[in-house]
Amino acid sequence: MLQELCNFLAPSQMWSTPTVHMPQNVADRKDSYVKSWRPPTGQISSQWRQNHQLWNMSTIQADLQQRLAYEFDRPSGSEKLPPGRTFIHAQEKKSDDMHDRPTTPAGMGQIIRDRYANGLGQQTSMDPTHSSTPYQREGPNPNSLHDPSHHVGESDPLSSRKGIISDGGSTVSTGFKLDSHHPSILKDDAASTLPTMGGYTITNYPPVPGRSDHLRIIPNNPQQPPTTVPLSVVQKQFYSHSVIEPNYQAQFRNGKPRMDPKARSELLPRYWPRITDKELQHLSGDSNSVITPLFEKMLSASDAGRIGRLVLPKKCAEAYFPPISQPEGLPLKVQDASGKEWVFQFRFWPNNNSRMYVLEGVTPCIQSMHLQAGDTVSFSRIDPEGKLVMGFRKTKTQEQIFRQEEPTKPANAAPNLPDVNINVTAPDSSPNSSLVRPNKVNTENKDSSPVEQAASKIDKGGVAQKEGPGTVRTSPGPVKRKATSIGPKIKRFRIDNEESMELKITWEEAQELLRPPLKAPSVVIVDGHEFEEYEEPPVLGRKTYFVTDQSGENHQWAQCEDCSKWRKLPIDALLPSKWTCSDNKWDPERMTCVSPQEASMEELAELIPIKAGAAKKAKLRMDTDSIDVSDGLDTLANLAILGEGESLPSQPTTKHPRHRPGCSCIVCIQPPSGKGPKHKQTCTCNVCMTVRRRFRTLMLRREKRASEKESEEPPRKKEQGQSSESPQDPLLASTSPTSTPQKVNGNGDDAEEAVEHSMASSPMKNQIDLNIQPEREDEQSPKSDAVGAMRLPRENAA
DNA sequence: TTATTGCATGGCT
DNA sequence: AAGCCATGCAATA
Repeated sequence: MLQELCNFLAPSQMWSTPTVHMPQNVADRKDSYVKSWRPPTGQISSQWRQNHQLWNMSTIQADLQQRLAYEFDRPSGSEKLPPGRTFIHAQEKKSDDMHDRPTTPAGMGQIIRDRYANGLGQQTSMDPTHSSTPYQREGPNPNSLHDPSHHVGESDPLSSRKGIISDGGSTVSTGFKLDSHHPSILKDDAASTLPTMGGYTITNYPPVPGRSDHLRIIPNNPQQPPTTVPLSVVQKQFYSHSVIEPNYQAQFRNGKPRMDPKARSELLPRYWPRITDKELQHLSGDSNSVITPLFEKMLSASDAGRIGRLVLPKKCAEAYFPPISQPEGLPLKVQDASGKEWVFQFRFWPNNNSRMYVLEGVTPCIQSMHLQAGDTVSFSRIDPEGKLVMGFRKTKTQEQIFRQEEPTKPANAAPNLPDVNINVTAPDSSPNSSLVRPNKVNTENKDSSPVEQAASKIDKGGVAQKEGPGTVRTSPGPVKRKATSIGPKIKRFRIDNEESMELKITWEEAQELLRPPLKAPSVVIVDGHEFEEYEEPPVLGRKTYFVTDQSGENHQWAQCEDCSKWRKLPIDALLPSKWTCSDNKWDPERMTCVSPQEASMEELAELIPIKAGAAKKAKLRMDTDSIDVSDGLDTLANLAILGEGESLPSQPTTKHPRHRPGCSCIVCIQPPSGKGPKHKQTCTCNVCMTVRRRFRTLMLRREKRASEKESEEPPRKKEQGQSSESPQDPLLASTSPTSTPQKVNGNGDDAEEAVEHSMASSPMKNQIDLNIQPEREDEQSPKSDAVGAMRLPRENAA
């Protein structure tokens, strides 16, 4: 294959195409070139057509290798790149001024070829689907040289596998967000183009002992020692990308890579075209033409304004529009989806030492499409004609964002097309957009989420566009300059919000909670690539601690959800989020909660990050039939309320064994002096709500266990239950019998109602007091934080 | 005066 | 920190 690749990329072949545009400065570009210029049909494409399969495979290999190589390339990585490696990473190699390097379409193609021609198989993309081919309409096309087998997810045996980790989630169709970030189930032994790299298996199943923030890199060559790579590094490759651009999955909804490879590698993600098959079909009509989406741009206020100038992203212009050397540029014909042809002046302004590209005369087009700021226009290329075709997508109104339950509908075509509603589609049509869906309708910006605010801006901006000729302002008079910038605001808000939703837990934190699905993976070997194929997405698992004992044996410790006893498990044990002693199939002697713990808490405290003091307390709790409400999901919930920027610290606080620095629970956030702001009983802040929620959970579990015990054992001293188990101590006010768990139905809602009722109906009694002093609380209650968070006001007054 | 044009500025990535 | 790009604005028509 390597040989084939080399042949394929033989310079003589590569440079023989007459249309090759030699590297040159922009200033040297001749506008006369434009006369014969056609949008880059891609010199690569023609070769690709002959070698698409090879190309595709090579690209996948290169992609996988590059990911690894990238890790190793970085100083933070624990491995260094083998000698001789000279990777060029698209993101690393910050795209310098395009003037100084091949900027023409052919030139860019050359860049890519160059990267392949060096024998390293390096492409700038990180995505296997980077090997995209121009979109081709559905249907038989005997003349087509496009083998559909290269279509990722369609018949590509590699990418059609569910659960295979793939950049951008392009091959992950589970809809489970985290899976596409999860690098742990990817195997790569593709070394044909990079022999020095060898093959590696990336895994964190099980996590690296003691290094939960690392991934294991296992060379497929058993003679090479495994090593680890910081997750934070991997995260950059697998996580951030997917988070920031989850929408890109939409590009592959039907398993087709459609955008031009250059777009992915050279353009900022916000310019990546998002276009569906249907839209493309509309654009291409009934011909056998091949459409390659090139880029898209969300219209700014300026773009959509009456000035009629559409600022083009520099790289897009230089990559896909004819090269121009004079500021005046040249007229450019662009066809819209209805077949109407528009002529814009494609030109540039000198700007600093660079250029600013604009399309002039777009007003009629914009108006005919009823576009406003915030809407998106896309540019595609139709081959073999080489025509530029323009699509558009209306942004969502606020109302539509809130009504996102309905599946979004693509639109990138003429408004007269039957299945295109110019008001329907959103910039964010990814399945992940639901993650940012506001859960309440709030028409005021005040207290609304960023997304809501963004939506509001869209709406207002859109209206403002129509308000008066020539004005794009959303408010009269001088406003802060960028305040009228609709487009970027939208993008920023959207991304920020996604991040805020996604990154409330860090990658490392999420990793700790992730377990592979219970169903064992099957190993699939495709063309020498070994993949572990998971049918299901990763699951949130119970947190365990990996330890190496004195004998050097590795194992892990997990805590039973019911009895809180710690159980020793094999190193490869994978626990679900709900795990109890009865699930301890590895140790039949300790398969029940009545079995004693194998090691004392003091011993355990030396092995796993629990404090000895806490260990004692935990032991006490166990003895007194206390409960531990922490599991993976609880942890996740805890993390979720931490807010941005908080990572899960590894060390417990001195106050609460189960709390970590940064914990924002009611106990931890209280200033030591107790002088902090008081929470009212009606407070609905995160902390208060969380406390209530936890309390409900607590009550539920207690109730459950109480009833279980009742059924198991003869009834015993119920009244005495107040000693250690009753929520009256120290949970609730003891003055109301209605607050005891015994009075609460097993139904969770009832439990919560009971709590809330007691809180609401009797402000002075039975209330959950959030205004407590942690130290005192800690002294007085060995219970869990959730328990300890609820106190009597009279105690607080002391 | 108004619209257009070309450039400059500065926020943001 | 460089460079992109949204848009302000002066010059011009």
